[in-house]
Amino acid sequence: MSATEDQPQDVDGDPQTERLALGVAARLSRYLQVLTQARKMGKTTISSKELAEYTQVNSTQIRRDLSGFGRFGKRGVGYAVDGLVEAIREILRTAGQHNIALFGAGNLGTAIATSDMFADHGFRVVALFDADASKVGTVVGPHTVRSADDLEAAVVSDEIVVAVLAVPSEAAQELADRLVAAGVKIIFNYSETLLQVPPDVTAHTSSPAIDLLYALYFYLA
Amino acid sequence: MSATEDQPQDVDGDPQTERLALGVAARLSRYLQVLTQARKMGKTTISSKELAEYTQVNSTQIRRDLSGFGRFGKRGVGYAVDGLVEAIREILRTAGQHNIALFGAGNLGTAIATSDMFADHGFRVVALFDADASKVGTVVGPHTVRSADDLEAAVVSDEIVVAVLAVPSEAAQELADRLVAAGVKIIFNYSETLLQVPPDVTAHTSSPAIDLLYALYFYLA
DNA sequence: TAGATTGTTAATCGATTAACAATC
DNA sequence: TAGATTGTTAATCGATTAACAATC
Repeated sequence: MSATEDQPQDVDGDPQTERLALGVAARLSRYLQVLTQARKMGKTTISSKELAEYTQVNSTQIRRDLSGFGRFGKRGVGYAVDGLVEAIREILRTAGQHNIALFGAGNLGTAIATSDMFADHGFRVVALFDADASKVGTVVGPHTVRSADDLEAAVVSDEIVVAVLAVPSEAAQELADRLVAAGVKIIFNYSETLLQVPPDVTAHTSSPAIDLLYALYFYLA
Repeated sequence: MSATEDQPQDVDGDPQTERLALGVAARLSRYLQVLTQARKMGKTTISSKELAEYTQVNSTQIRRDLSGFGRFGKRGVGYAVDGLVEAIREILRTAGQHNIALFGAGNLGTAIATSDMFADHGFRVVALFDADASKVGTVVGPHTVRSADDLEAAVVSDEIVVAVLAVPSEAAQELADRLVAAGVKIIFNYSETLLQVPPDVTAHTSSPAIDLLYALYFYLA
């Protein structure tokens, strides 16, 4: 499956058939993060100026990004929070439920399994695995820990799209290989290992230290 | 402290006095992430092509980014991993130790406190706080949990630059306010709350679900 | 030497922003 | 109506990339 060749020809004015530029997709995701929180805080309306303050994105840029897909705002008022959340989900084509398999029932895995941070965005942890036999069968939040041996069967039966790895560095690559073989396309890696995956699989290695370094630069400079 | 006005005038060819563009600083940080892991795996030399595979950044871009600051590579060979790590640290002016205060001794806080993910990049967790009196005094990894009441004193005496929040959403904003008042300039927030901080403080709210959504888009589209 | 890879140019492409008419 | 904010244009600015000579 070649990501570039399979695309239909660019059709101006029909964003449904076009793949968003990296930057646009990244910014729309950020807007969604802020909008979701704003909604929780009871806000029903938000202006591009307010969005700009929270996202560090220029307000013109925000209006421009949105107006490429429709007329979502009301002049003099702003954007309806609920409506904009739905609109962006449509644009990103990520409305609906997406199932996650979580690997590792240690401190980090437990923190993830018992948090609701994914739920707000349509993700659901449907299976929690651990390689340690003594942990298999124990209960962590709403989950009963399963053996990592069951991984291949679970990916198919639970329609798993995303795998989240909260395992020791040494275990990450082998797990990634098995997940790729089983058909998982997105791997979110919380270990430090740089994963090697085929081009059609996305592996994201989280690195809070690097994010901090980046923030630190702008403080020190 | 105005971030824009205080800058010296641009002096071409003297990057020491210039603030890096956002994109350059972000990419240099990514290179550092890969280089650090490459070094751990025993690699002594790396080409721009290899770096490109791991960072998803075009190899020409990488050479261009680096050559703006010096002649770090050897034609026909590549870059010395050790040398490049040091060079980038110099460019980012983030060499040396930076002290972190960690808040929250729950599952996430414990995971962070017992991991060495920060150590590789010169960060050191020097204090672990929790608001729960029953946790104060208990030992978590190399740390004894301290009362959050001690925060202000610790920021000064431990020379804390960065605060990492692994606390419930409800507690995040109040903690942030106290940290700002105490002089902390960078807050790394693992709760879902959007923090309100003054312009001279950087607040980064981690959102794995949003990162996943972004990755999902490019898989679905 | 032959092969590989850097450093750098020059051209292109897309992102960013100020400004303002439209309109709620 | 008066004030506010969107949607959109037009101009600028910076990021990206192909290509290749220099050189290890």
